[in-house]
Amino acid sequence: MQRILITSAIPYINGIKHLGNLVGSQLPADLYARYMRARGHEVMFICGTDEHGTPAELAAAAAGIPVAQYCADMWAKQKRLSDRFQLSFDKFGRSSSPQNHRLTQYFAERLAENGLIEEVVESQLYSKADGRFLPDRYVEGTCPDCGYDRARGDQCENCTRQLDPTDLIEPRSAISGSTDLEIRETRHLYLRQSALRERLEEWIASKDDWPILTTSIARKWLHDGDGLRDRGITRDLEWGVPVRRGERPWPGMEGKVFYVWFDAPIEYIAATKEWADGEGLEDAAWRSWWRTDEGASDVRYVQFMGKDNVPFHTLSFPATIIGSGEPWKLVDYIKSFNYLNYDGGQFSTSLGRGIFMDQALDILPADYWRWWLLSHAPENSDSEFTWENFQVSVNKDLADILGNFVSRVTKFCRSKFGEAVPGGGEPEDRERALIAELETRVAAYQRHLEAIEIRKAANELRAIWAGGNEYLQDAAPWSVFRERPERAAAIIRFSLNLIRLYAVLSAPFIPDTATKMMKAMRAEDGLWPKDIAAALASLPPGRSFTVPDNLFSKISDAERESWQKRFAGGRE
RNA sequence: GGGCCUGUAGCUCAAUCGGUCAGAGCAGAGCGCUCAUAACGCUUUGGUUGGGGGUUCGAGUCCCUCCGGGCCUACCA
Repeated sequence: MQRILITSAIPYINGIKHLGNLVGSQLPADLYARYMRARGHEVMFICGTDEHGTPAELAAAAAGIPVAQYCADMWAKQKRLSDRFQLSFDKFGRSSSPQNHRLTQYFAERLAENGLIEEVVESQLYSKADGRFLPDRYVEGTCPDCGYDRARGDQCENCTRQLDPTDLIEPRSAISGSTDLEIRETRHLYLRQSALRERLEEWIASKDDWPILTTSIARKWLHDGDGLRDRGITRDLEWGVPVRRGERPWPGMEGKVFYVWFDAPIEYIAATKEWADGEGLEDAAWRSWWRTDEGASDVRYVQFMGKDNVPFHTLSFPATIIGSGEPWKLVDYIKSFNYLNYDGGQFSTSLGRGIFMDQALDILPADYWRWWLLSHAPENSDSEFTWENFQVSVNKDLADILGNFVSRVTKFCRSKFGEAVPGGGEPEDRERALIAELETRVAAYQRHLEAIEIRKAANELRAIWAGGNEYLQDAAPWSVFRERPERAAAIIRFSLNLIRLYAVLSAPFIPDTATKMMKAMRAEDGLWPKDIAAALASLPPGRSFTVPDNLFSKISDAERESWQKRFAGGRE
């Protein structure tokens, strides 16, 4: 048995996440967590919300409620949706938690003591009307190059030129439109990542088994220009972790908070403490996952994230960990994902284009989405959701291959032998052949899941399901029954056992359906099969079962078309 | 501008270190079956691997170049 620590990138607090966000980190992380638990490993699976920063403050202001209240409400919504998607987090924490405040301040203190924090006075645009400093992209104006009048302070979207806010002609606040802007000096803390460059480079170089997407992004940042740059880790905001040096105030930093990207990854650790506190456990319980000197030396730590998160997880967060000078656990493997696009374009939260987690569950149960998203996970390049593709996958894989197999076996048994596992007959060559095939396939399935090759695992699982139909077609119990009813009984007993086996193997992908299948078979033993032959003899003759309702409904053309229209843009 | 990823059958994707005839699923065609959600099974059509050039006994894979798609580029997160 191994101890496996799994974190999914924590979604930003604003709004309901779309399916692209879901498949980019939380869902594959859940698949891996469920699989590893099923194999008997001890798993700690952590996620939460990333609550700080300018967008949260603005959204709360727009909604006319205090930002703390706004975040609490949004956290509850996101938590509820995670639960409904069966994301099996051990803790869905909050980066605004007191635990994270203390840990963030603690790490900052450690970094300062190790000479890795520098105070820098910089000039930034300040908006008097908004009463806040404006990040570059919150400044709008006319592009000096192309004359586009809605260029942002970081880049002109029209001509793609990189800009400085001061380049803009007639700059204005993107928040209020106010042109009453001035340049003010402000003092900030910088993390001296440049001082850690060699250690980070060496560490990244040692990770030769990481996805190329992960390491290439890290290397780019390490080598770009003069190499890894120092990074500001504080902001002039109200909402966030107040800048303190551990327990003590930090002179000159009054009224400032840490930058979200400094405190958000620390929340992985803090959420584990939130879990321990919630369970009434001692600190040793969470520290044994994170401190290699307190029990975490045997922990394997795997992170899941979208590609936009990679620099922070390969460089900034490790810089915090390494720079602390303490034996905190560094990540062992980073699985990163490309983007899922929606029907020829990007998912867009602002335009309401695409499908959001709440809407998805309004029209179909979680397993439909889990199966499609995981079997099409954007592992090697951006991938695309289309309704046609979704319809085909659901109807073919779930309804025809798996659902129909369960249906034909249970209904045939009910009509010929009644609703109990029939006795009589013995396994013959046909059964032994399927067992041999399954041994090969299950081994491949396990290999793919262990390597976090999600689409390959899904393909293998589909082939395992299809094997049941091939077997049944070939064994043809409906013909055999007339002459040799005991042989038909053996075939059906074997097939009922296949249903149970499929439930166990499929549970990481489609947990709700797996539970239905187990219940229908009245099977309690959900342990991962060690021996396929034994697993296929586990339902004893005489054990009653129920014929379940169809496991999956097909998506009709009419439904597909109406959903296609409904989600084309303009979220209601 | 710079960096990275990507282009394989109508569609979605495979193909270890460069090594048999580039493979699956879906869609299409044909046959079979009748237990089942008009479901299942078997057979089968379909590819100048984006274009061009090069290295090699051998290239989807390596190199150059052109064309297309995407991402990142450090003060959104």
